[in-house]
Amino acid sequence: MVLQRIILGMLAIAPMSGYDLKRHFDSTVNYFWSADKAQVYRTLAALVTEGLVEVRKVPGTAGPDRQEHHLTAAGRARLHDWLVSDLDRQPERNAFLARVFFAGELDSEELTALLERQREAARTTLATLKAVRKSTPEPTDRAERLRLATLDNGLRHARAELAWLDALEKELA
Amino acid sequence: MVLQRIILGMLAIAPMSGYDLKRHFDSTVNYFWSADKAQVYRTLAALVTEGLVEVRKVPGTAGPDRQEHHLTAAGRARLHDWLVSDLDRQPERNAFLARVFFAGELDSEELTALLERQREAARTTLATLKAVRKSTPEPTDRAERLRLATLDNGLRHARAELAWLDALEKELA
DNA sequence: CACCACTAGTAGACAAGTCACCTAGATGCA
DNA sequence: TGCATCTAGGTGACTTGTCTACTAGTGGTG
Repeated sequence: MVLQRIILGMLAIAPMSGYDLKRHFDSTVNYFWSADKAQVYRTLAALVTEGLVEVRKVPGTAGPDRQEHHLTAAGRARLHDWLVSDLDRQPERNAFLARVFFAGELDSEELTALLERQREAARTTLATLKAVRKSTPEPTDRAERLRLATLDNGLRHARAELAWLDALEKELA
Repeated sequence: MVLQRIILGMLAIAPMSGYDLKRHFDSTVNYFWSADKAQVYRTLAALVTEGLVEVRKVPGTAGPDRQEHHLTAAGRARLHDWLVSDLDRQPERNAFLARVFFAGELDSEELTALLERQREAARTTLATLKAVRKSTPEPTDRAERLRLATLDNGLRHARAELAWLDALEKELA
């Protein structure tokens, strides 16, 4: 599945421990993928038994020993296969839109509150992404430009969401 | 979880069989939620044991008997609770952005092909949503306006995706 | 009349993801 | 010295979601 490929991708950028990976899932790639700790470690184990990843024990700098995971040639090939394969069409899942779809059950104040909470969420996303982009150094190669581009994608969708909320509230007024 | 609430919401609009629900998941609400047949039937069963939904056997018009599921008062209350509760913050999951993030592994042609496939997908979504909106009659009350608004949300995001692709391709050129 | 498509519902196995809990080393601080 | 916190790596139980296959009634077509 996708999580496996993402882990291969992260290890292609740099060797990492499960702990490192988890931190990346909670920060850098968080706006397009997240993963539970347990799942990360189990997926890593599966990748090792598949021979796509190799482990090297290294002494911990501040704490216990780390199990540094390195991508093997087979792992890099598998990553490439995924990148050029047909798009994984994942089912659209938007719980907020589901609420709006059934929001006829709500009175005006409740509806306004619902939309307002979504506006807040979108504003927060927008602010977070803007902050991340500002703190990111100018990209020097294509790989970095592409990673930055995923941020811009998030920004555009956040703005689209806010614009939609504006239009909807105007329409309902 | 969310699927339960969505089913409650659909039954609030009209009583339905599991089969009807599945068809709705494959058509009307498909652009923001989907569900497996097995999951629909099992969730319905759980809702019945919870007393949120009642079953009435009705003779099938064209085929076997149907089990028409009706929302109970408790079910409607549960639906309302969900609609006014804090937003279910679901983890962002975008497999395509994940690919772009790691697309430094690709050569120029492969990258172009990846972006082109996404453009195709976005264009298809846009066309589908436009078609649905055209075939939908003008909303007469607020509930209908809200259901239509979820379509507009999809349209805006599809357009945002296309605009982002344009900008990215220009930047990479 | 055999077959197919559509309607309607069910069961089992499995994959993916979440939650709670656990061990253990290193560091800092009260 | 005790305790909290961060680093590091797990395990087990559970929920959610997917895939495959099955029964069975109805209606149409070759």
